[in-house]
Amino acid sequence: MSTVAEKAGVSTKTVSNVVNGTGSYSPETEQRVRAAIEELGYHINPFARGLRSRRTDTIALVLPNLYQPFYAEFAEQVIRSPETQGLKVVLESTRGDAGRERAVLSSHRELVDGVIYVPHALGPEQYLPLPFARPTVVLGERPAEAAQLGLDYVETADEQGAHAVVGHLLAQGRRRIAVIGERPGPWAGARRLRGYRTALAEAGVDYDESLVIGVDDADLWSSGVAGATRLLRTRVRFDALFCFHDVVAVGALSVLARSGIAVPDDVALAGFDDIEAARFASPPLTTVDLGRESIARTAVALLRSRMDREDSRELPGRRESTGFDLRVRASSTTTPAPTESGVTAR
Amino acid sequence: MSTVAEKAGVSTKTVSNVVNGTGSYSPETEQRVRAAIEELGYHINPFARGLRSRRTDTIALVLPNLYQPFYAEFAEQVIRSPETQGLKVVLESTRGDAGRERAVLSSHRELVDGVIYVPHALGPEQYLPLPFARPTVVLGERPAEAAQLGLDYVETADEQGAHAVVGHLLAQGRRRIAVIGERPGPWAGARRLRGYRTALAEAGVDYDESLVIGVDDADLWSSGVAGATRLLRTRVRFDALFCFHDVVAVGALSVLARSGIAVPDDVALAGFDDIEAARFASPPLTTVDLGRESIARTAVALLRSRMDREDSRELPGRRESTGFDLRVRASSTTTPAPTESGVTAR
DNA sequence: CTGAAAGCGCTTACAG
DNA sequence: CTGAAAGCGCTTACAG
Repeated sequence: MSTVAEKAGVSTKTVSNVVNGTGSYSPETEQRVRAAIEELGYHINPFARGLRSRRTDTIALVLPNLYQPFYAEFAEQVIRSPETQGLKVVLESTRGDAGRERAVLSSHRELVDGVIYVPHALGPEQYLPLPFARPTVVLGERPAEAAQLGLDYVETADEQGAHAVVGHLLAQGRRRIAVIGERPGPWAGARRLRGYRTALAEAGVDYDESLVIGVDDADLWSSGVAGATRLLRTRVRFDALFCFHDVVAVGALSVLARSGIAVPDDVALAGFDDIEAARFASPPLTTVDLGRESIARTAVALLRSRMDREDSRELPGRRESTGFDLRVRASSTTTPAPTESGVTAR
Repeated sequence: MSTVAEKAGVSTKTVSNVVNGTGSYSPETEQRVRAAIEELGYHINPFARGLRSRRTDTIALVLPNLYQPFYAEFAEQVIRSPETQGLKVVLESTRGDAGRERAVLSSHRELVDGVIYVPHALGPEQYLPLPFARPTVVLGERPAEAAQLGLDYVETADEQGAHAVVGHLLAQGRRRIAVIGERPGPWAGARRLRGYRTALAEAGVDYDESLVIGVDDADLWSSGVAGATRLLRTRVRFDALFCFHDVVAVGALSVLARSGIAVPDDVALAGFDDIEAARFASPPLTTVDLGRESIARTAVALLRSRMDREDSRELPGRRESTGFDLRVRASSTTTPAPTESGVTAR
C-alpha cells in the first residue's frame, strides 16, 4: 500500500480511502491511485485489514449434513445469493450430533463476522445459553426467550406448507392420511405435524395416532424405508401418505412399489422440501417448496445488517418469515395432473 | 498475548512457542503459560498470526454445484475428513460456468492456504495457464503438462469403474448396452466411456455409436429424462442402460417406467457415483462408488503436505490414484441379487 | 532455554 | 481534501 501511495504521490491514508470508498478525495486523486493500483497489481492484504478493523468478510454456515439434499441445496443458495457477494462462506457440518453442534457454535470467534445456524440436534433450551460471539441468524421457529438475546430468526412456512399439502390430499378425496417423519421436539417436524392436524380438523377428519410414524433423524434416507415398512406391518388402512421430507418419501416409495401398492391409485404420496430427487422420482412427487433461495437471501440479509453495525449486540432479535409453494405432481393426483402446478402463498 | 506473557512471567516469544509448539521451553514454563492462557481465556488472533506468517488455516473447495449430490457428498467428506481437522473449508460453487470457474480460481490469493479444484467447465488447456497462487490439487486425469506446474492430482477410477460395471452387465448376458452421459472433452465422462469400450471389446461386442447418448452437463438431473426419451425415440434396441451418473439413471428410470419398460427384466440399469438416491431408487440402482471418503482424504493430505513447505512451488506435481467399489443391486440382476454386494478393486 | 525488539500491512484518530 | 504516525497482535531473526 505504501508503494501505491508513493507512486500516486499521496499518503497511505488516501489509498486506504480509495480502496474502501471511505473518507473523501478528489476525483483526480482517485484516478492516480487507481492507476497505481492497477499498474502494481496491488490488492489489499485481508489479514492486515482484519487485524485493524476486526472484519473478516466471512460467514459460517452451520448445517447438519450435506448428504441431505435439502441442506446441500440450501447451502448452494446461500453461496450464490446476491447478498453473499463479497463474503466467503465457511461450511461446517455438525452431522446432527449434539456435541459437535455445540462445539462448532462455540468455536466462532473472530474467525467469522456472522453465523447462519440450522439447528438439528440442539433445541432452544440447549443452544440459547451458548455464548454466541458473533451475530447469528437461526433457521426455525423463534422461542420467546430468543428475542432479547439478539438472535435473528428466519421462520420457514413448515406449518402452512404441511397444511396446504394435506389440504390438497383431502381435496383429492383421501381421508386416511398417514404421516412419516414425526420427531418430538422443537423441530420442523413438529411444525409440519401441526399443519397436518389443523388441516384434518378443518376437514372434520379425526386425528388417528396409529397413522403417525416417527423417524430416526440420524439417517432420514433410510427412515423412509423403515417408516413405510413399519406402517405396512401395522396393517392400518391408509389411502395417502405424507412424508415430512422428500428423502423419506423416496424411501417409502420403494417400499410401496415392492409391496405392490400403486402410487397414486392405491395410495397418494406427498413429500416435503422439493429437492431435485422429488421431481425425478417415478411418479414425480407432490411436495412443498419452502423457497430455499428466499430463505438464504433473507438469512444473509439479516446477518449483513447486523454485521455492519458496531452496536449489533444491543439490537433485539428480529424475525422474518418466508413463504412456500405447493408443487402438485403425479404422485398424488389420480386424474392426470398438469405437468407442474405451483400454488404460491406467502 | 503480552498479558499472558506478563502473567506467566515470560516473554511473548515463549508464549508464542507454547501456543504453536515451536522452539523449546521447559515443562514448568509451559505449565505457567498454559495456566495463564486458561485463566485469561486467551486465544490467538488469527489475523495477527496470518499477517506475520502468511498462514490462514483455510482451504477452498471449488465445486461445480451442490445440487449434484455427488459433489455435496464429496464436500461433506472433505469437511469431515480427519486430514481437514484444524482447517476451515470455504466452499465456492462455479455453477459449471467457465467464466465463474476462471474467476473463482484466480481469486485465491492470500485468503486460503490451498485449493481443491474439481474442474467442470474448464479443460486443462484452459485452466493450466491460470495463475494458481496457492497449492492446488485437481480432481481428474492429469495431463502431461501438469507435472511441471506443481499441480497435484487425485485420479479417480472412472475408467476402471465403468469397465467393471459394463463387465457386470455383460456377465448378466446383456449385449446391447446403451449409455447416457457422453460428453466430449477431458472430463470423467470420457474416461467412463473408455471403460465401457474396453469392456465391450474384451467381450467381443462391437461398439455401436447409435447406443451412445450425450448429455447437457448444465443440468444432469434432467439429462436423464432427456437422454432416455431420445434413446427410446431412436427405436434402437437395447437390453441394458448404463448412465454415467446416478442422477441421470434416476431420471432415465422414470422415463422407462412411464414407457412400460421393466427394470431389470426388459432393461438392466446401472448408474455411477453411488449417491444416496441410488440406494433408495426403486429398484435400487447398481452403480460404482469411487470412494468419496478416500478421494477427500487423499486430496486434503496432498494439500497439507504442500501447504506446510516453503518451497512448495518448486515441488513437481504429484499424482495419487483411488479405487472403486462396484455395487450390484436389483436394477441390473434378474436373478435375485444379494441385498448389497460390494466388489472392491484398487 | 529465553528475552527485547522489529516489522508484517493495514486503519484511524488527530492535525492541518 | 490530505498527511504523519500510532498501533492492531502476532512471529522471528538476533542475541545471550
